[in-house]
Amino acid sequence: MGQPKIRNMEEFASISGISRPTVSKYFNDPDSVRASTRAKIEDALKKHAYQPNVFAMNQNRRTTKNIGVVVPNLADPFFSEIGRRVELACIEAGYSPILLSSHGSAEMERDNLNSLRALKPAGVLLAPFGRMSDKDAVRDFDDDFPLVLFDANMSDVGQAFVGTDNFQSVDLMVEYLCRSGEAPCFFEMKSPSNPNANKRRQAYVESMERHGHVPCVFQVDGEGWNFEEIGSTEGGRMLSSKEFTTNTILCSNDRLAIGMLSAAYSLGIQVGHGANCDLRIAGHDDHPFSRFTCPPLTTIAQDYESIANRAVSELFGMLEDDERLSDRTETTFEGRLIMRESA
Amino acid sequence: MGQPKIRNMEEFASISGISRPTVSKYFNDPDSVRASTRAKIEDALKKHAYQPNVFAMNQNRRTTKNIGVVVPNLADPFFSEIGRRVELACIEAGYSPILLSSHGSAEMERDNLNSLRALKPAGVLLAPFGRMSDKDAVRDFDDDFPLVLFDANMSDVGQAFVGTDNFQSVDLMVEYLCRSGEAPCFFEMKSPSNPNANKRRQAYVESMERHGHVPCVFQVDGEGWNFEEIGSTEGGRMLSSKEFTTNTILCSNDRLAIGMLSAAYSLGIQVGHGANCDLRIAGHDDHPFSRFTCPPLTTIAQDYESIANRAVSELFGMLEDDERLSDRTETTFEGRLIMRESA
DNA sequence: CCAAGTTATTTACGCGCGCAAATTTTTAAT
DNA sequence: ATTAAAAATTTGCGCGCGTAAATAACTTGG
Repeated sequence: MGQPKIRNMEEFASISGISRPTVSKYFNDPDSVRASTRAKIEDALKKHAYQPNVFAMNQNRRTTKNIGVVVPNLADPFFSEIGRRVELACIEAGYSPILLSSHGSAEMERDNLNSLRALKPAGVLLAPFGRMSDKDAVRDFDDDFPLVLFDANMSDVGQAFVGTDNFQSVDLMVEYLCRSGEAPCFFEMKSPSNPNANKRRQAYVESMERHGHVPCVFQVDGEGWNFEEIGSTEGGRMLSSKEFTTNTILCSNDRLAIGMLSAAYSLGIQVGHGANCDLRIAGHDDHPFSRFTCPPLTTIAQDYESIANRAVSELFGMLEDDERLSDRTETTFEGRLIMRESA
Repeated sequence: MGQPKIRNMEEFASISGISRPTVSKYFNDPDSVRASTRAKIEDALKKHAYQPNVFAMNQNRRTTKNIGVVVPNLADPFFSEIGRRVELACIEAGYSPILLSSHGSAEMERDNLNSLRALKPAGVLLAPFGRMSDKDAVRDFDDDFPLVLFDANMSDVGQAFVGTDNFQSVDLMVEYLCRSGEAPCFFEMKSPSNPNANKRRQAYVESMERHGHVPCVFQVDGEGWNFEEIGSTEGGRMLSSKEFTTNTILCSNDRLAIGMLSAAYSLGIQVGHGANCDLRIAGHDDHPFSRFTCPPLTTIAQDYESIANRAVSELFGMLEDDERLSDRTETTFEGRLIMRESA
């Protein structure tokens, strides 16, 4: 790191003994220049630690190296975890991820997409709200930028979707529960905006029928993202009034289950698969906290790593192919059954 | 929104009947132009929905409207929550926050600060790791940009610090615990990198002595950010071998407490302040999940809102005053005691 | 050693705006 | 109405780089 700081690419080019346009080419793709000149540039780089001005770079580029990553709510550990992995995968590929949370609001999802426009992103990875999303806004965005959806699907939007195979994962759970005790009922919010919730209910129903049981779905009121709260108050209410028809409850997601476990505890209901237990509760997602609930929660682990990596590679695939010749692809990964004490 | 899209400020200026430099001035500060011309511009804005090119704007500006927000780990709900509030406060003030998580790694904290340099931020809000932080890197950054620390303090770094008054909050908890049962011992990790942890221990010791009790600190091994895991395994080990000298444990933070609650549950230890309870456990931070632990966790609520708002206003204060004439300020907010069932 | 192909350089232009100084217009005060 | 102050405009320059076309230098194989 030499003291005399380089002010612009012109200066750096003359120092490294290479012309400026060639240096420019190098920064856009190091492999696009001859090995000997690449060495020269990198030598100079070690001595002077120059890096091109981001703003000037992006001003005249058709497309930048920015990748937008939009998730519904970073306060939800699921999204903070998958967001993290997506971020790292982008950095690894030489891109600049910009992680935006919509903070649980579909309007902010739309705002986030609009702000991203100003950054001329090379592409965007979006975990949409689903039904709540401003579909027109998402579709418009899809028209203007390479877009890959993950976690939640929206029909005919985005060049690809990557998520979890809810039918496989729920079936796995239903089969386990049926095999090890009473057949489960299904507990969820009344009007889930998340498409995964709908798929999970549907998967539950089909799986139950396939196993020769009568499906039984309980839906409770509740708005917003306070799933634990809803699971606790509504689930608790139903527990105390003994509305559940079986001793086994499959919750649509872990956060509902966590709330319900809390309610069961305060009601003195013994939860677990043990002999002296009254109730079994299972969830879905392998929330980071599900290991530490009382009792620890039996659940389905989504394959975060694969989902994140595939979503990123799908996006980069279409960036290289330039044209959108390929059809829309949908990729789902299997969930793993995580057996703990709660069911 | 007229169909003929505006390509640049020149075009937009001629349409609105105002000169380009004036329009430029408007976008930098709408209040800096006459009301009549402001009206003209905003009329034209409604019809044509032009917005200036971000990259061109920032290229020649001495300082941009970007605000860097760096937190140690977005996977920790505390930081995702306070990060969210800081973000919103910045947007409200007309700035563009850029939220970066260091994913639990001090190297990435340094990398994040370095990437921020390229964005010429008007200022940066940093929740540092503390002891683990690359102090030189932070200090260098402090020399080059307006910097406000929050959550964790570092001596003589940043123009301001905003956080929680651990001495007040811990004293509040110690007093409550002493008043309502046995005096607490203190449970924490052996080498906490977070400066708050050290203050809390110190505050515990002082508070105990003030109340005429002998302080008793238990420190356990453990690295990284898996606090629940550490609380569960190490805390559980100590519980089962009956190493604790009192029936009341004050954990350095909620995440440790959550882990310990999980361990206590699996050991069949009845936690709570009730008559038939064996153990009281208290935490600190009012983690979003502490309401749903079994039993619900008695803890200290940090004043997220005030901390976030003050941190932002401290930063904007120094942005306006231009020069750093004012001395370094340290602001702490009081914690609130949240009494639940665990203690 | 020469021709063909590849890679680098030169040249030249423009992106969209910030910014400063000089000039004009508007507003406020006397 | 006159004058001073404030606001807007004009003029003009430059930021740091992308990009394209023409040219020059270099590689490779026969």
